[in-house]
Amino acid sequence: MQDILAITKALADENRLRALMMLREQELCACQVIEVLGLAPSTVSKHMTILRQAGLVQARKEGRWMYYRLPQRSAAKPVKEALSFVKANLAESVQAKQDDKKLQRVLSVDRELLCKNQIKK
Amino acid sequence: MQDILAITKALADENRLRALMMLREQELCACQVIEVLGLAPSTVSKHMTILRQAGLVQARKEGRWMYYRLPQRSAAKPVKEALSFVKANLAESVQAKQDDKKLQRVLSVDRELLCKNQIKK
DNA sequence: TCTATACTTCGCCACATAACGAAATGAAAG
DNA sequence: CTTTCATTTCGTTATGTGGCGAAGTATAGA
Repeated sequence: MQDILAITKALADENRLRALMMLREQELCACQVIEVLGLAPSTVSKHMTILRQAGLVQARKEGRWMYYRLPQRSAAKPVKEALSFVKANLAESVQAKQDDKKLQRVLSVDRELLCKNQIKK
Repeated sequence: MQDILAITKALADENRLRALMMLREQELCACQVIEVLGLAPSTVSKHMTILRQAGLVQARKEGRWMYYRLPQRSAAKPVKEALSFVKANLAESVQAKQDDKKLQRVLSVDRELLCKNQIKK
């Protein structure tokens, strides 16, 4: 019960759903997620921790950068089902489409530049 | 997005997940849900309202009694998927099994007696 | 019509959660 | 080894949520 509840609680927030949708197609660096969601780095960090603890997201640290991705083959059944649910039902949402667009722009910017600009703001 | 969020938020509470599991096999009267969950009637009423607004539960009033059931044929796709997720992943949980047991006892009691006893407590 | 009763709504309280900025952490670069 | 900087942790605040009991609503029965 508690593992399922961790999943449903993790899904019960708009910004976390947006983050999961962004990770559909590719691994992303924290600063890229921060940029698209438009939230403070500390806030996004907390969201990603909640998603990770539910098993919905995996993370990998490379130097100063933290990369997030959806779990693949290895994921537990409830996790896979939850991610399928999210992907299937949000793909057509306005929010997901807007985020896709913004993400394309963000991905076209050099990552180091992106991070530095965030600091300045 | 908001409709999906209503669903995930509705699923993000242990007592609401328990209520959904109880409704798997049969329609139940409010007092029966109250009895198994062991919560105040007003609290259960609020939970059921949240489930109804997400479309996860349907209700029908018959005289003084309110009956709840899961939506069938008519349910929207996300609702069906969410309910499948819950059923598939909680069927084996300790909590669901305990609730099943308690529910069998509750169902064997005359409903009017059950309600009256709740008032007295 | 009056009472009993099944449920809901309201008002309140305690606690959880999301948000931010500041400070801490840790890895790379100078 | 000091600085830079991407990210996390911490402390705080505002808002949301779950819980209860009391009062309200609506229906059945006397």
